[in-house]
Amino acid sequence: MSEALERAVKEIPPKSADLSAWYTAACLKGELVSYSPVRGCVVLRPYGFGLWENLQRELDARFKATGHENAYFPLLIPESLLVKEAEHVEGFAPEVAWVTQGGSEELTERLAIRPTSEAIVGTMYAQWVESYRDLPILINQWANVVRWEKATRPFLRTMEFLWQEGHTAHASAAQAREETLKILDVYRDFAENVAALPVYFGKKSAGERFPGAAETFSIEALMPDGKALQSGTSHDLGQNFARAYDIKFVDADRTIKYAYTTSWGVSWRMLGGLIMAHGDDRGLRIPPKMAPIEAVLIPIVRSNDRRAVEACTSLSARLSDAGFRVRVDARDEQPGWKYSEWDVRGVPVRIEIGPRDVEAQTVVMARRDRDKGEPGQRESIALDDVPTALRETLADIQRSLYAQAKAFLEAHTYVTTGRDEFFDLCRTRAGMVDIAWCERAECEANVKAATAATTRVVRPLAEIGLACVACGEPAKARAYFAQSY
RNA sequence: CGGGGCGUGGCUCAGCUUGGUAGAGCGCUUCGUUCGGGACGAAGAGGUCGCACGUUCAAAUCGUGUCGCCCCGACCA
Repeated sequence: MSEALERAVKEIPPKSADLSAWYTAACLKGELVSYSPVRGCVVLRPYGFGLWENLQRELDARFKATGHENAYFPLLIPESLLVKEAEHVEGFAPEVAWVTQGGSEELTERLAIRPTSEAIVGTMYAQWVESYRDLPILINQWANVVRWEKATRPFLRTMEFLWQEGHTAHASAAQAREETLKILDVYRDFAENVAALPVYFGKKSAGERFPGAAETFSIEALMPDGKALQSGTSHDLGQNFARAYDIKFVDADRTIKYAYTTSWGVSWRMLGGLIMAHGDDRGLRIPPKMAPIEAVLIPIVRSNDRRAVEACTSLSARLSDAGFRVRVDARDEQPGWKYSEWDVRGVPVRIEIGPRDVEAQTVVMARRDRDKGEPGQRESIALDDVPTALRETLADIQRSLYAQAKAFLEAHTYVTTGRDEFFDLCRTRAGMVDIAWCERAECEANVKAATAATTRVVRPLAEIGLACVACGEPAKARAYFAQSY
């Protein structure tokens, strides 16, 4: 390795040595985000926003396909509205930012910058709903929210973040529960099939529940350091918010009822999960379906021969027409320099065209998911075959990244019946620890105090008569325990 | 919010102990030669040392405060 390359590579510390340092460097060097002058707030740069746009496109299509529409509600929420649901306000109080002044005037009522929008949405739904015929309301909003966080990291936890929040209202508990689970499955599908993140999914314990919810469900991914990342949540709010915000309707049986509402969200935190799960020592590895640039075309020119630039430009046009997201990198830099830079940025496929290729009507296609020198990492293919080969290669990279993450999740999931082993696994961040559990808040608190791990999701118990692995009381469910982000 | 670390050209850092008015490498600009895994030559530009106050004839350097970033913990959906 040349001296210059060694130096460049050191800009990103090895992922295995220090995941935190690697993660921050990968986000910054990959040009996804920049720190801003505002504490805890990052600038999402064009490449990072491209990732977000792909998340939006894929999720939005799934929301539309399940009958939802987009709308937009105000950023500012009057305090009097926010405080209507007691548990909700109590849960969010420590992290709400307030507007207390407009221009030079002190406000008579302070305005919360939304930490989430149940309050304002609920208030509006109360106005819109009169009859069971007005239900369900199925609305999603793409928005920013602010939560006054004490410690922040790009994507994983920022004071202001982008997300989508769905808010629905239904005429029956069954319909609300069905909606909650339907969205959970949309999230699972997106995480696994688009972000290439295998997840565990299920109900949250009472202690991990969204403030004010009747039941919370989530998808949980596993990061390389053995910590879980809650990547999407879907809440069955029961009638709690309908009561607080007075969302009532006359049902078919002519009685007045409170609606059943749900809310659900995925934020740019999912991008953090994708970055951490798939990246390697060279930097990012973006799953093709999420990649702002699926393939970068790099011409190799000679001072007396610039035909490669032409070849790249015309191939790029063909690929764009065929629906691929491609870019030509014709900057005046060494090819090797460009390879490294696009490696850092995680572009799934690189297409090199040099004078030899121009003569032979071929290209060299290199894939980011394999290491340098690994079989199939870099292959020469006929120019005419590029669209087909690219489509297949992208699909294969998508599969391969998912398979690697899936193998990691499975290798770091432990089913145990031994109390000591359970505590050790939790304490050492071994991964997802699957036990029969009593579902008692006190038990979860004890485990947390001893190991820093909490339940991630809880599923029904198949067998009967089991004891809780953590405390010995009768088990009522199976639960994955892990430390979490 | 507690413990620890760090803020010096765009980046990585040296200089601080023992105050004397700022350096290196990379990057950047221009021109030329190059180009199949981070090229080379020549000539240039760029920093009131995070910010504020204090001590001093004199502060990147000493003191206090403050803002921000990183790590660990607590808290957090």
